[in-house]
Amino acid sequence: MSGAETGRQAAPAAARPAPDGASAGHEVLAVVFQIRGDRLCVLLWRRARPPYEEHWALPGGRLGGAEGLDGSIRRQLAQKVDVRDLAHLEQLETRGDPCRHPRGRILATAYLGLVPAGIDPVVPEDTGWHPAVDLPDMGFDHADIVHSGRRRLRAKLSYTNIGFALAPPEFTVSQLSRYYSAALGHDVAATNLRRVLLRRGQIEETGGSVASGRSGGRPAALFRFRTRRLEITDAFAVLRPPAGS
Amino acid sequence: MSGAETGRQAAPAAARPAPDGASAGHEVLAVVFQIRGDRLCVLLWRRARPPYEEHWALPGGRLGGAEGLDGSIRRQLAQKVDVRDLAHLEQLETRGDPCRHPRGRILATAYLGLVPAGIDPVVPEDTGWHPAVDLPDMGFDHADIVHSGRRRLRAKLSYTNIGFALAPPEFTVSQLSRYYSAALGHDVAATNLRRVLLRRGQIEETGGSVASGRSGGRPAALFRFRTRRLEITDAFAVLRPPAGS
DNA sequence: GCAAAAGTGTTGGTGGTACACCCATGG
DNA sequence: CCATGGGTGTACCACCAACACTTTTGC
Repeated sequence: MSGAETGRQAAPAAARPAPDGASAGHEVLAVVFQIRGDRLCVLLWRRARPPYEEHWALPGGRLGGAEGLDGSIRRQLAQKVDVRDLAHLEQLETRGDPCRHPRGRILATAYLGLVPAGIDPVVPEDTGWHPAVDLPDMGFDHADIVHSGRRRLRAKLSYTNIGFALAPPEFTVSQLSRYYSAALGHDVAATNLRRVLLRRGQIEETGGSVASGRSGGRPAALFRFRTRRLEITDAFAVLRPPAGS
Repeated sequence: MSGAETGRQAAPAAARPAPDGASAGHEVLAVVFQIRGDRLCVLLWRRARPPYEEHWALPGGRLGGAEGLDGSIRRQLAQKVDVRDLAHLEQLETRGDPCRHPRGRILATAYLGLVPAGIDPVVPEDTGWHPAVDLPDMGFDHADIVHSGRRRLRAKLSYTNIGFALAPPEFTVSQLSRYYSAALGHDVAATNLRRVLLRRGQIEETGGSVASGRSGGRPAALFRFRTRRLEITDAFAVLRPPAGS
């Protein structure tokens, strides 16, 4: 391996970086979110040794020699924190600041992963869920990466059906509105959320319903997402192609 | 400047760090777009040797040991293709398929760069602009990456002010509508584009105007973008916070 | 005056929030 | 029958596409 096709270079002197100290290492990280108790939480583990001893960090690790980036983060989440129930996974960004890791030059490609509400994966002792709005002390640039993940999730909730990855297979509209509230960080009225998602064809009634609680109230209808694959449901409001095309 | 690619020399043991055989190399690429002659074009260079001899490729190259990703692609564009007038640059995606490069495992982080219309950077002999809708034979996964870039640009034209990076400092609305048409791939009516961008506060009149051509017509007013930094001008139509907050 | 290109006014549709109101259930 | 929560109907508004119309120029 390690062919090293150097691309082209103009100014020999400058272009010839250090004896190719180039990428000495590459790691893959994941921002894994789940709604727990009406709050958006992220999965973190606590570092037991330096650097950043006692700080919290994103799950992930070194990229293996023969695996792709997606495969690598899936493997590491399964092996290290026993998370196998990702309903959605997408690449977030790659950080390459030479100083981001005190041990030397390590690039990191971060992913956004979503676990549906309601399930409770068994995670190791040193691993836990933390509210995304109230992060503990975190090492490296990981807190920044969590914020990127939140922004991405917020945006996609608005124009895709990504809600399927936050909600369990069946849910009532009022439950769903709580998931949206938690992820978006502001109130979402159930009454309108129902109409928006129905109009867009994102959700449909299952036919079932849920008995009312002891305090009464009309039984709630159950819904499900029509598909569990990411789709863009709201092409941008503006600048779409003219009708006749 | 910068002629052909100078010898590739297999990176010595230096590139051999990762204990687990992890990342042997990392390159940085750029999809640089410019509107030329009412078409969206991308900057490519023609490979003189294998792999993919005679095919076209995205500009870029190995990441230097002491530079960040952004810095690296800026440096390489400046040195290798003499492009220094990027009005916008953002990270696109990172590809890590172990087989994407026949010479071995090389990760690639791709950027999207935009050069305003009207300027004509001097580029090397083997480098040229190609219509993005009619790409020549391209090596590696570079054609895919160009498509990612187009999708990203199209989306951002709809909800940000990224048009500032396609247009020259001053322009008429009808010119601007041609830039938008080229980048979006469909007609954009000048009459409505003007209103949309004015309402959103993206553009403003400079006061100047352009004399009409020999065929007559009312002189066109000149406009400029109010800012040349990326801003989201159209928060998603849906699911915004309630009014009272 | 006539053609050409820029710019304005207006209409109609879509898709959203807000809020009043009706429905089904438990006590 | 009342409180509680689910569900529907409707008013209103922002935003945009389409198109007719007006303005300003060259010839």
